[in-house]
Amino acid sequence: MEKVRTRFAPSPTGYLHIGGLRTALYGYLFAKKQGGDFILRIEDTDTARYVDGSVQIIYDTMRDSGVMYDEGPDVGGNYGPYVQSERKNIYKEYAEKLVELGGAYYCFCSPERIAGLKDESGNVRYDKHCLKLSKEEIAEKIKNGEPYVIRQNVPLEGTGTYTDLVYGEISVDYKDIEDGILIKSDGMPTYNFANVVDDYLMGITHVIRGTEYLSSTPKYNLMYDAYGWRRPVYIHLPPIMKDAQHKLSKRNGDASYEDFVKKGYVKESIVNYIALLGWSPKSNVEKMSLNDLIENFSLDGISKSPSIFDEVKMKWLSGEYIKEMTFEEFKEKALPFLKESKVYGKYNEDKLLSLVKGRVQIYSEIAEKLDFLAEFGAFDTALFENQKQKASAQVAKKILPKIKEKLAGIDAWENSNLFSALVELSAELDIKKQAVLWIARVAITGKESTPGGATEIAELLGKEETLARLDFAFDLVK
RNA sequence: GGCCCCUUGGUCAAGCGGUUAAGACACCACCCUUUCACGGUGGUAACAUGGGUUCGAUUCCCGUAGGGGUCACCA
Repeated sequence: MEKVRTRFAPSPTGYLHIGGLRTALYGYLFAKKQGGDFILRIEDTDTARYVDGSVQIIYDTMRDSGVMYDEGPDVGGNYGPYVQSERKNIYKEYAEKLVELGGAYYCFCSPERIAGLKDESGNVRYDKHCLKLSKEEIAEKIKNGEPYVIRQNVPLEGTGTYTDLVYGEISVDYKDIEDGILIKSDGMPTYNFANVVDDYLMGITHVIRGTEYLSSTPKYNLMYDAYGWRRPVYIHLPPIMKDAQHKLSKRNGDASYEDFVKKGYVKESIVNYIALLGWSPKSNVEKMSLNDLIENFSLDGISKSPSIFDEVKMKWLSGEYIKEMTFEEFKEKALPFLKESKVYGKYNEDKLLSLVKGRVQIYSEIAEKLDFLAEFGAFDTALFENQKQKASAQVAKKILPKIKEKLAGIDAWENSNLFSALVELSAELDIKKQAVLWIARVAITGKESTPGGATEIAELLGKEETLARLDFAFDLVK
């Protein structure tokens, strides 16, 4: 059987957004599942939109996320060059060939004349004016240096039909397709042309891209047919939305892959999550490595309707990855984030990280969970209120001095000793131990929730600091 | 507006003529518990709408509504 070849063909206009990465991912998964090749091609035919540095971002993002290509500009391959601007001559040659085949023609119309072709709804539709030109007239005009474009010659009648592997049979009447420009007046091809020529020349068997091309695909097929090339198999993908109305895009300030990495998401969870947007596996398993995804990927799991990006669920997935990490792995990834915390350097970092592992979903939550160790001040005494544990500010006022007294007598300052001392105290006072511990913990942290219990934190803070904080808290409730 | 496509809980989604309409996130309750979290158990919550076809429609067909895409010398 013929080897499957898929491609991802972004244009270097700034960054690689989440939707683009998912398109790449599906192309990668599909190819790898079939033992095929995945190709990266840079579509930079629009020189005006080119953004410096964006090609590098594409390389970096794909490598970093694991969606790695077998062929591409920076890795080579037998079908290069993989950058469209370096293929200009190829397009010219094929465009001329298409003209000979009757699938395209030279057009010398001025932008002004074309603007005058507007219909009642303001849409411009070219009238095949230059199709009538004779060979001689064309040669003459070209010789005179008149600017021209090459347009596709779309039939006035008939219907283009193809079968998309996700959306099924799609039909578009040719009368609804205009004679689009294939070669611009600067000699560069448009996407509409370059994509067809390159996919053919690069041996692409399956074209995987967004639904924005669903209804323009018949015009590409017209070209394949004119050349006598076999059409590729089409797989169009539903969009990823920010909300029901808007697509996810950087223009709206939506985060990209690299932004999420910076925000502290576990990388694998980002890829895992976007794989699940628009596709679902046969089983109910959701946490999947890249290899799991390859193994489970299949086209019939792709949905037709758009899906809304839910950062909350991605965060949950990220948390799942953190839970399953070894401590060493977690430490390596988390350390840069811990360093941004106010507590960094003040306590044993292993101690801090073990406290926090299993309690955070993304690395950036580490700092906020730990800051109370370094920052302590006035807090709302309502925090002492806990109906279930029968704790309150009143009770706190009563027992805080006793807690301090009890703890002040301890020299071997470690969790278990502190704990038994407080349990002992609760018995003496005839108060639930949970209440004593709750009050002690709130008193020395000023927070409703902390990554650890009262005595655990007290041990970390040390005797002096703990007693000082107890005094401070007592002043607060007095 | 023309054309193409889509429509199951708040979100992601199973389903592909007969189901108590899965599962996950989120949310709520309870249990566990040295707080929080974790974990466990349970719960609230959905087939856009109107017609057909059929013994029977979430599932098939048509209309309506809503949404997306596309109509560039952008991809």
